[in-house]
This record gives sequence, C-alpha cells and structure tokens, in this order.
Amino acid sequence: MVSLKDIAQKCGVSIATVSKSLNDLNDVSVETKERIKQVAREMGYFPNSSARALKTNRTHNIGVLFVDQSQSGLTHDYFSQVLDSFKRTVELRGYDITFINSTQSNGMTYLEHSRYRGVDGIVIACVDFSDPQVIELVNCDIPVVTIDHVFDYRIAVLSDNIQGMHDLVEYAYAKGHRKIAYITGEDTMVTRNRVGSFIRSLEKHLVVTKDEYIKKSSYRNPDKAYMFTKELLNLKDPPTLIMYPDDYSAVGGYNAIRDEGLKVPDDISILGYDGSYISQIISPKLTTLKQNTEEIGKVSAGKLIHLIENPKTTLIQRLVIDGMLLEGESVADIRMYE
Amino acid sequence: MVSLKDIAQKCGVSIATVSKSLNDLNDVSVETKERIKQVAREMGYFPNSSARALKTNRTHNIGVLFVDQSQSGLTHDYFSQVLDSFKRTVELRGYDITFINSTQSNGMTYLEHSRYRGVDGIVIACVDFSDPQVIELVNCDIPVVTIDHVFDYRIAVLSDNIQGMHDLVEYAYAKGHRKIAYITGEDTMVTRNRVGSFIRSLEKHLVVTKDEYIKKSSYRNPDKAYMFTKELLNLKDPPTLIMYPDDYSAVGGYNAIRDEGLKVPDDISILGYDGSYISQIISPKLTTLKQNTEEIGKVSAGKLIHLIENPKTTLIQRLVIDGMLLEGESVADIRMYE
DNA sequence: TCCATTTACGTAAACGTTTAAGTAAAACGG
DNA sequence: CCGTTTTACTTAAACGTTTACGTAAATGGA
Repeated sequence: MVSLKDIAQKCGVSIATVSKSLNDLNDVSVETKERIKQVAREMGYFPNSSARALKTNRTHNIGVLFVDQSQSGLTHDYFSQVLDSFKRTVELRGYDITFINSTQSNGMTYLEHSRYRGVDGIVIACVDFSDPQVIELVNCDIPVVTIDHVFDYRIAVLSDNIQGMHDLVEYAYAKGHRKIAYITGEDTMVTRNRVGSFIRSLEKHLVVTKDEYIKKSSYRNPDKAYMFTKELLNLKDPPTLIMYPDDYSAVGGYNAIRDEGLKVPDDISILGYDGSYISQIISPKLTTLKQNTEEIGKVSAGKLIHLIENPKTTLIQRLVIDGMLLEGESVADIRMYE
Repeated sequence: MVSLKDIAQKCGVSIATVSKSLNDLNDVSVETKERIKQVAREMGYFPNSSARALKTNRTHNIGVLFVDQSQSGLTHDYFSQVLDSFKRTVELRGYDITFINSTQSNGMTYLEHSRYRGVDGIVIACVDFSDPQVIELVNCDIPVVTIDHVFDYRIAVLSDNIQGMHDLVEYAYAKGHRKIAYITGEDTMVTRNRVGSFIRSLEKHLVVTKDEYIKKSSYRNPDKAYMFTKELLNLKDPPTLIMYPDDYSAVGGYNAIRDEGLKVPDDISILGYDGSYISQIISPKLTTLKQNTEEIGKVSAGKLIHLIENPKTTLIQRLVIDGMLLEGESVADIRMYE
C-alpha cells in the first residue's frame, strides 16, 4: 500500500507537506499542493483509516444496535428498510456502519464493543430498551440517536404511532365499525403509544373498548395472531374489525379467518400496520399504515452526523415522522347495518 | 479510554509486558500475567482496534459487497437471510462486517474502499459480476469468497440451482405436467444454470421446451411477471404450469391469473423459487424451492475466515449447498387428463 | 564451580497518520 | 533599507499497539 511517505519521497517534500496538501490545508503553495495531489492520484493513494482513526479519534464509523425479540436479525422488515435508508444516507457523508453486538467471542458489552471499534456515533433501534447493556450505552459519552424510543437527554426519531393509530381508528369508524379489536405487540414504548391512541381515539367517538377486545401478542408473530384471532371470532359478541400489530401478524389473521370458514372483508374486517411489501400483494389487499422508513432512516442519520460533527450541540430533539394510510380491500363498509 | 500505558503504570511494569500478558504470550511469568489481566479487567480495558490494526495489518473486519440490480439493498430477501447468517457466524469468531460501497462522497472504487477500511477478507454476492469494479476486486490480493458465482481462482459457495431446478421439474413432471413455461431472471450465472437445468431435465423425459414458453424477465419483479404470465395464458397453446424466478414474481403471477378469471392450481399450476417467508403465507400456499440461506451464509463465512487465518491455503473450492423443495398447494395433479 | 541455557522482564522501533512548533526565505510597510 | 509579517515548508512528537531484540538474573548440566 502506498503511504504518505512514498508520495513524499517521489515529490521530494516532507510527509507533513503531503498530509497537509491532501487535506487541503492552506499551509502549502497552490502549485505544490496540486502537484502532490496529482502524484497521489497517479500512485493510487488512499489514506489508511486505522492510522487516521488512531491519530484523530474519529473512525467515520457509525455503530448500529439492533436486537429484536424475535431474533429475526437483518431479515426484520421494518428495521431493514430503516437501516437501508440510514446506510445510504451516512455513506453519502463518508461514513460506514458497524453492527454492535455482544455475542462476540470475547464477551464484550455493547458499550465495550462500541469503544473497541471506536464508533463516532450510535443509532439504536428495535431493542429491549430496559436491557442494562442498552442503558449503559445510552448513558455513555458517544453521540446517540434512538429510533422509536425516547430518552430524556438523547435525540429520538419516532414514527408517529399516535397519529398513525388515530388515522386507522378514524378510518375504521368512518366505515361504520364500532366493535374494534386490537391484537397488540409486546409491551414497548411503541406499543404503549399505539394502545393509548387506540383507546383515546375511540373514546372521542364515545366508543368504549371492551377489555376482551385487546389481546397482548407479539410483533411479527403470525401464529400468535392466528390464535388470538380465533379467540376473538369465537367471542359471544365478536368484533367487526380486528387490528394487528403488523402486516405479518395480519396474515396470520387471514389464515385464522379462512380456517373458520369466514371471508375478509365480508365477514370480518382487518387492518395491518407497517405497509410492508407483503401487504400490497396479499389478497384481498390489506389496508395498513405505512411507516415512512425511508424518512426515518434519513433523518436519524442526518441528526446523528450533525451531532458527531458539532459536538457542542446540546439541543435534544424529538423528530416525529408521519406515516401514511394505504387503503386496500380488507375493511368492509358496514354503515348500512347500523 | 484506558490504554496499555495506564495498566503498565498501575502495575509497575513496562507496556510490552502488559501487551504480552494480555495476548497470552509465554514470555511473562504466570503470576504477573494474572495480576496484569486482573488489573486490566478492573480498569475496564479494551484494546484500541485502530492501533492494533495499524500495527498488525489485521482489522478483524470483513467487507461485504452486495449491489443488486433492483436496488433493494438490505431489504433483499435472499441476501438479507444469507447476510444475517454470515454475520452471526463471523461475529462468533471475533469479526465485524463493513459494507463495501462506491457511492461514498469521495468516489472510491470497491477495491479502494476495501483498502481504505483494511478489510481482512471480502464476500461478494448478488452483484453484477461483469462490472469492472467487481472484477478489480476479485483480482486483488485480499481473500475473497463469492456467493452464487464462480471465478477460477476464488472459493465459491453456490446454492445448488441445477439440482434445485431439477427437483422442481421432476416434481412438475411427476404431477403430469408436460407443457411447462419458465419466466426467468436476468442473465446471470444463476439464471444460466437454472435455465440449462430446466431444459436438460425436461429433455431427459423427452419433453422439448417451446421457445415461447421461456420468458426473460427479472428477479423480484412482480409487475414483469404479471405481464409475462398474461402473455403465456393467452398463447394458442398455453402451458399447464408456470415457473417463476422467485416467490415475489410468483405473487405477480397469482395476480395475473386471478385477473384473468382463473384459479391456482385448478386452471394453472405455478412454482416459485427461494422458499421465502411470503411463499408460506400466501394462499394457496406456494410450492417452491427453499434455498438454504442459513448454510450458505455459514459456510461462506467459515471458508473466508479460514482463508484469512491460513494465508498459505491455496485450495480453490466449490461448495455447493443443497436446497429443499417445499410443497404447497400451487401445483395440480393433472395425470388424469393425459 | 563454570559456562550455557532459560526465564522474565525492559527498550525501542515501527505501523501511517496529524499537527503543533520551528525556520528560512520572501514579501511588505514605512 | 531595516524590521516585521507572511509564506512555504520541515521537524518531530504523538496516537496505542506489537514485536524483535537486549539483558540481567535464575537455573541447569557436567
């Protein structure tokens, strides 16, 4: 590998001059600077990121922490979309990403791994935010942005679950639904926001939610959703619409409904969440709330880099990203039956 | 950050002794070694990977190159599964992964980016293998493993597309199908293998494939698949079964078939490829060939690390990973009609 | 007991950068 | 023309490791 020394030798100048030239410092005459840059290009020089990192304490590496309950890893739909957008954004700014994990052979905690790799900043998403290791990470002195979870002293980017749920409830209500069930995800901040919004949105219309209409399930778990759907369908007073924590769970719902000999949306209406690809291709097409994963990734990347490059910034922001209701054919208009 | 120097100071020994202790070299007495390790633990020491990389020329970082035609990035189903398995495997061995890309602000090629980050090895998957930048990377002196593509002097891990296609054809043939159409993906090595196997497998049964039964489409493109499906259905002599390049395309097929007023599998049978999650939840369940992504990721990771840690190894291997036929309900048994 | 080997350290150079500090020559102001 | 500033460089230290080499003391063999 060609180093600064090689270029210096070839140009007959000192290493320092080469370094300053390539970094465009105004301590070198324009002519030599150009000459050096030219030679560097010809020799195929690229800086050694390790050496640079060692000296500057900046790696241009961003740590990504993501550990979801269902262990779906990178195949997690929502996360992989957010991450892809995040990745594209930081790459444009000259950063790479490194996954933070604690399963390393040498048993490092998240924070230790982050320090070992010297990441300049960290984005945290979809994890169990009560995990002591996560807490430790959030409390450290490395810039952090969290996604879909709020800490007092950290910038957070949030999918607007409150508004999203509100939109879904309003949609269902407008179609005449009053008996609305909700199969929820695990008890996370996201879930609490959605459930709260669900209940309040209905109360606004003076609809009281029955306890038996709320089922505590898990995200991305079609099997559980299948089971709870059957429970709901067999209630003495079954709901006319079931909301699912995500589109995959909704598919479990479809299956349960079909297995009970019923049809969507004729016999029962359903609503998904996420607006993932699958929602657009199953039949009947699922009405769902598409989260703006592109924007969430982009904004969190932008904010994190800003934080990294402007360390004095102390403004703690809450960035709420709107979703969008995608209308499919999974909800019947039952106003005529009122 | 606590460094070797801090530990040395505290223990009253030299930096070298500390380094050697922590690296378990047998140049230090057992007692001091233990004492130093203890102190290191107490002080929360972790090595600085940049410094170590600078000195040893080993980053314990593996570059991942992946750029698929449809720009689906990390949301690519097959790849994200392979990558997730790959990632888990290398992490157990103390490696992290870094995505190689050329969209960096400072216009580096893949190889330049790899050198800049000093990756110890590279895995290449799902790219356009005729891209000059990819060729450059494959020709470099960094250990490389390719997935689903063969280069003479590089280890390759391959999903057995020949066997896979053979299994599908055999399955279709056994169910009585003789007029089999195939909507293919882009012209890649994977595609050529599948198409070749498709034709040969049929020829073995003395079935000659009509040209009009083979449609050149793209992977993961339900819209194109939709179009070609309609074309096939409207042939004077339409096929009794259509094979798709992947499960997502097959969903496009479902839609086309439904829109033509036909039913799967009563009026037309279909076969997918990949065995992705979606194939298991659409209705009727898709018969498809599940690629063993877990094993592909694991094996490629293992081989790459072996190559990294045993540089003298010169054995060029072809590792072929079997898939598995997942039977759904998308293929009719039409033997009675013969 | 004497010399050779082993043990258990320490010294110092090196990896490729960045950057503060130093310096000689050129430019400038009056 | 002289002192001051500016320009355009160089020197050298530092970042945190690893590792070849040096060395003094301990051990061993005869």
